[in-house]
Amino acid sequence: MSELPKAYEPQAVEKQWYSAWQENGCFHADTSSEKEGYSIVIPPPNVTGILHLGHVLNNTIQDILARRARQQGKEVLWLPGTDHAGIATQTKVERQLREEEGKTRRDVGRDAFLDRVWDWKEKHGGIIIQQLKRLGCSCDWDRERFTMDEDYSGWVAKVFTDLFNEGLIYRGKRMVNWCPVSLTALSDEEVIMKPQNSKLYFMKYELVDAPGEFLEISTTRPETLMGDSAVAVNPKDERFASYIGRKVRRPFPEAEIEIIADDHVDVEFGTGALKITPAHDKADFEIGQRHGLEIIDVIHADGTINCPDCPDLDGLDRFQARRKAAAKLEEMGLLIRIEEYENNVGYSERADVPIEPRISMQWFLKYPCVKEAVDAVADGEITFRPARWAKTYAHWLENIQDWCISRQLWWGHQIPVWYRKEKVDALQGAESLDVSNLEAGDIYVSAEPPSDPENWVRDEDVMDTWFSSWLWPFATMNETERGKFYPTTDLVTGPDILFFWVARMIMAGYRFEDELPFKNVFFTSLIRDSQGRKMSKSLGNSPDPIDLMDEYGADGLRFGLLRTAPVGTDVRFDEQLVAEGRNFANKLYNACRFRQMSGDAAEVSGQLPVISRLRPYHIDIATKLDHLAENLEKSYSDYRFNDVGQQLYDFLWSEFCDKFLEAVKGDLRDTASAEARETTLAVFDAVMSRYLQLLHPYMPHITEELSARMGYVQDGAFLMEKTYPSDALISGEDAAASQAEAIYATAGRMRNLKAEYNVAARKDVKFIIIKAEPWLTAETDVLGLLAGGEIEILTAYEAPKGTPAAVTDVGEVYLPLEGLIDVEAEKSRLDKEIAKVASEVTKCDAKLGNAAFVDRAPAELVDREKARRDEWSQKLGQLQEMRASLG
RNA sequence: GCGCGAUUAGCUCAGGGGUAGAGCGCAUGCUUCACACGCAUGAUGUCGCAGGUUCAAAUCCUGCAUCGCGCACCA
Repeated sequence: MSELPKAYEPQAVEKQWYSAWQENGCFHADTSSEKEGYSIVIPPPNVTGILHLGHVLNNTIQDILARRARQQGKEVLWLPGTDHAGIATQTKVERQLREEEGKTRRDVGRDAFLDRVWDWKEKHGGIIIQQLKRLGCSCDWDRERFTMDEDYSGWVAKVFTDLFNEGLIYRGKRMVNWCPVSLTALSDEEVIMKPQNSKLYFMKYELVDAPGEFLEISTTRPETLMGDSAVAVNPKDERFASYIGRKVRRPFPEAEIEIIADDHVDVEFGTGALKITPAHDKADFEIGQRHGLEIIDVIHADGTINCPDCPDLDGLDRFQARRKAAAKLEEMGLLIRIEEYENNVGYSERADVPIEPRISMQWFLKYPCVKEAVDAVADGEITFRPARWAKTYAHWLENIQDWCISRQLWWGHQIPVWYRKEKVDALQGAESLDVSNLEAGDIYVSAEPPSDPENWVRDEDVMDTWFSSWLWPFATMNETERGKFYPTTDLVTGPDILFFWVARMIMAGYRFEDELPFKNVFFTSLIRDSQGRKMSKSLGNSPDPIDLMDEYGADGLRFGLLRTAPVGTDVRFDEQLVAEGRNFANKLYNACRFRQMSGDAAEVSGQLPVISRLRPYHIDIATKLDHLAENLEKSYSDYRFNDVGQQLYDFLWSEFCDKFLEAVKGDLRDTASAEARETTLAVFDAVMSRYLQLLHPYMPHITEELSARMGYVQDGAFLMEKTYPSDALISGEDAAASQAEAIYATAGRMRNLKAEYNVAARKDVKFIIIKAEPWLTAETDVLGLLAGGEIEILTAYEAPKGTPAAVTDVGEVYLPLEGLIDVEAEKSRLDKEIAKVASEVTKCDAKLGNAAFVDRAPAELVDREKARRDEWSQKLGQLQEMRASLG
């Protein structure tokens, strides 16, 4: 046992223990272990990512689960890794290339560009991993994976091939969500609807067969007018019945387009007439399909206008073109008016620009094992917490759309499809190659490249990053590892990726491993700032967790965040929480420092001394420690991490320090007997050594540090590897424990008295207790809790008139104060107290006088009410007696 | 539009048919020999609104309001 430094300095301590754990293989999972397996796969952060508070919350929870599982004697695998994050990573490297060399990726070419991304990944990619280590995450770093590792890539290609052969993956020309900045298709999940303050343009098209007569149309997108191939009205709309089948004149480029009838058109909206642009709107596309309309593409991939017939618009950005088109209409006298209008516009999640619906050739997946995935959660084979997410999950799966899995990027898993060279050459590129029309010999789909590569051209696209992520729970493991650790036990993730990731993993698990990928899913809260706003870079309201750890320690950050993180609702983050975590660590540290300053125990056995040597305080704290362990068990089983944190906090601060330590302080003074000292130290050690274990998952570093310094863990051993004892520390001593409670309550009343008479700071006051409980023998018992003074226990006492007094759980307490006694003040104080107690008695009486209550409420409840009434009225009697003695 | 949350002390949040809780903040007093990242004491609430069920509702039910989220969308 070495001496503790004066103040707790987490930074050095945390670093040192983390290294020690790593060097000693504490995080390593042994596949040949006899122990029961427990596993978590980390939600792989983007390889380009840096740690934010969401990661802190999420990974701390995983670490807590992992460390607790180890304490329960399980063999734990927490499998870490990172995600290649296609668009995000490629964008970063492209930006660097542009800024430093003024080049685009096409300037350097595909292979050279990919080399640069790999270089970039090697150089900057590990930041978040280092940050997770700083946080104390007990991941098995020997097994760190990356979604573009060779083995992992093999899985991705194999899965693609299997699903292709099964007919679930197909290529086709479809309306997709196109990001004009990233220049790639996106899945529906990557589109975020945002309300916009837009304008609704009312314009008119002239009827071809009736010059001077117009059809009024409303639109938010006049810039797509050149792509209109019809105007639609609702067939039930009487206003337009006579228009159907006639033609109107599209103003530019001038053309005659038909007025068609389609149910899709909302009679109520705008003018009731809808311009149809099949190339640039999903609904219009469908209408176009129904009516066999021409598809006129007037927008380039980058969002600029593609319309050589309108030179003044051609090449303009789509938003510039919108204003220009409106101006043109106005010039032509065809613009009626413009209204302010709020609508929802889909934005690219990554580039944060409006999506352009665009027809292009893409690969799609019809999801496998949808039914199994729905059933797994519905039947409770997979448990969601909070459970309500199950509904959202089921709803999504029941309305599931095919997944656009191809991306027009370079960084990612390239589609393992090759086309016969002649076919591609004939079409001048594979882009428009219709796979469904290819002969079997003209397409090659395999995880292995063709043996005669010179005859083939590979599909240029890569797959959506999530098409690799969805394999994460099993593609990260080899066969032996899967044997021991698959399916995994818990998955901890944010509800924002329920569709992106969780649902897809479940389907992939069933399809490729014939089994669910995890048994429990815990959805973490979303962290907001103290004003309830989302954390975002642009708002600058997202504190850097590393700064917080520098200031408060990783343990402080973990504990502060977890203690108040509610389950199922958003968390409002305030740095004050982290400060509280740091303060808590300091409190714990000082409690241990205090004990250490009081000398060594003969031997740290972790066991309590024999019962006969224990005083109520000892028994009480040991009992409470056992209760704490039980209650934590309950809270953990419900994944109520905030509850666990709060209980750990209350035990140490309120029960252990405020009550127990204050009560037994006297035992540790030089004046105390050797036996008293030894007993108290032994109790301290027995309780604290277990408490440190209970706290360990939340504050791994400080608990490991203190356990070592206090001698609770032998040299060379680690707290994190110790199994929590299965036996209780103490049992069947509830009576003694409640005596301690009574004394604490009494001491509280006595402090009240001192405070009320402004003698709180004085140490020379003397209390007198009469009618004491028979077990209250040692009058010094209460003293430590009073910070000085003297106590005398008498069987009878004639208090001077006006002596401050109170009725407590152990008897009547008097505070004789020479020269301070004011009879009138005491009378009024007692009157106030009497009124309070009397009102309690009245309340009880009223309740007991209510026949309905007595007859119908459970007997147990009525008895409790009676006991309460008796207690209060006894108190009332005593108080009235005291009051009477004052005259 | 459909669905899901939230609404409790000044703030952040627990709780949950039977005496309203914590931390912070606030007020007052403490350089008490572990800790001022501390100790003690104290003040503070029509538990969003309106109905209903019940002996009893902050808690359960039904509406409503406000805030937030998800899904679907009318150009």
